[in-house]
Amino acid sequence: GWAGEGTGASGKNRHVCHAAARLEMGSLWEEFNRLGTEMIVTKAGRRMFPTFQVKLSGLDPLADYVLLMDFIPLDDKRYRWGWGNGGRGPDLGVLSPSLPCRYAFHSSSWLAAGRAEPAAPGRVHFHPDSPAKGAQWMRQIVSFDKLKLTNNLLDDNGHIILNSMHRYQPRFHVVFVDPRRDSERFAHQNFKSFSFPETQFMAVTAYQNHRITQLKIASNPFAKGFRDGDPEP
Amino acid sequence: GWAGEGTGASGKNRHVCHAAARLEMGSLWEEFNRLGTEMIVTKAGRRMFPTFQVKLSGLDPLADYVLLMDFIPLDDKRYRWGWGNGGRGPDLGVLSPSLPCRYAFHSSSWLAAGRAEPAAPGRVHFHPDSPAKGAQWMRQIVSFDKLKLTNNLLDDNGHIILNSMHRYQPRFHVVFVDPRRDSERFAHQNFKSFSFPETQFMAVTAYQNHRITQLKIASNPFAKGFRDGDPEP
DNA sequence: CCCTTTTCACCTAGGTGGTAAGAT
DNA sequence: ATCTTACCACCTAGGTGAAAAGGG
Repeated sequence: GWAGEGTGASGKNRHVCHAAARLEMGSLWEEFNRLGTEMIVTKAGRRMFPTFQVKLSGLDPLADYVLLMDFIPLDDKRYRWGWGNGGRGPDLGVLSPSLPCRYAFHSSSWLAAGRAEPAAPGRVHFHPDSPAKGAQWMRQIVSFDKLKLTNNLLDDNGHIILNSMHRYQPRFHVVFVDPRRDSERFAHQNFKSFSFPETQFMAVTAYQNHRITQLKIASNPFAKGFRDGDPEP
Repeated sequence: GWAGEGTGASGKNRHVCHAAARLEMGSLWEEFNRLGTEMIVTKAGRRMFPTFQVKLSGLDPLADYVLLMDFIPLDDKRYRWGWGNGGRGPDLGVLSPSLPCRYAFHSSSWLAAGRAEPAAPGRVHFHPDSPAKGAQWMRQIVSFDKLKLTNNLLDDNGHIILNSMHRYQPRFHVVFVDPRRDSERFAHQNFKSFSFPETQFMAVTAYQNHRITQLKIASNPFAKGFRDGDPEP
């Protein structure tokens, strides 16, 4: 899908106002999102799967850009996985309205369980090729496969710090590197942000929804060792 | 060791005139060089071992630099490995004066065998982190471990093209990215080059000197599978 | 005969979820 | 009971020289 910035196109520098980003592997993201995507967080840092990848267009080929990502809490709730009412049935009343729960009647599901932990320091992840020319960024798919998620509040590896059992929305930012002397004054005009709703996820230390586990195993090459049935290329 | 530019320090831009480069793993390079370093070239491209790595100093921390390497033919000769005169003894008369031949009396050695092949297109290898600030380059050792050597004249992977059985001198260049409009006019002032004689080598498709093979096996982690004796950490 | 190419077993390096133990 | 951690077997991905086959 395509995503625009929340603030509208007005008042943006001409180097970013036409920027557009198409999410790659959109159908895979949607398949996960229908089940309720979970992303593992570990002390050492864990990659995302699917990897966040975009195809860019509308940049100035000759201008310099920095690409980065950050992660926004989707609500102020903490979640837990289970039945929540002693096994008498799913308590749908406490489900977040936007949270997929297609299988709530067949198994456990996500339940709101109190207010969110205080937000960790809002780190950002710069794409390691930054800065680079617009032509370079548009030449091929931009992949954030070096990005890692951690639940270690004291992490000093520069990873993204998230709270487990909380929901997040990945955000992607294109920042024009303004060569003007007083470029700070135009900072608010020099970037454009993109949010793809199908990439939102629950941070977990271990998978809760078995269907998510199976889809990860089926689609992540590094998990091939856990596949049992005959493959379908 | 430390290496300066061949042309002297005069007439250089202030952003490069104090630049200095120290070769890392110098003792390992010298150990290879005493035996006569050989580097494998393949159609698909092969890394160098030892890897060319330098520690930089004297850059402007806030200025942009591009780092790159190229390879200069050391002479206009083609070489072959063997005795050269039917087994009656080494023909030292055809040995290049600068070529190590410590073991010429105990085994085969390198012999000049005609004029060099026409030089392949003189490609360069840009360090993939280029361009970057001087501070970034000086922060830690700069490693050219992505550089690959090939003997394929039609290579389209951007690898360095060399002729097998020819000798080469790696060269390292620090290029200041001049922000001035007419920077082309100052191009000759904006770079500084370094040559470390201990890094010269013979390009080969298969190792000729068994002592080189053994030293590669002993010192390259990827060749650990060929070690037999007990290790020395 | 000398050099090059291809294939291979054996490594390094690091990304998977499973599992059992640990923590709260 | 629920969540977290540490370790593991099993992968992907790719860098080694050995050995055999290929080419002039």
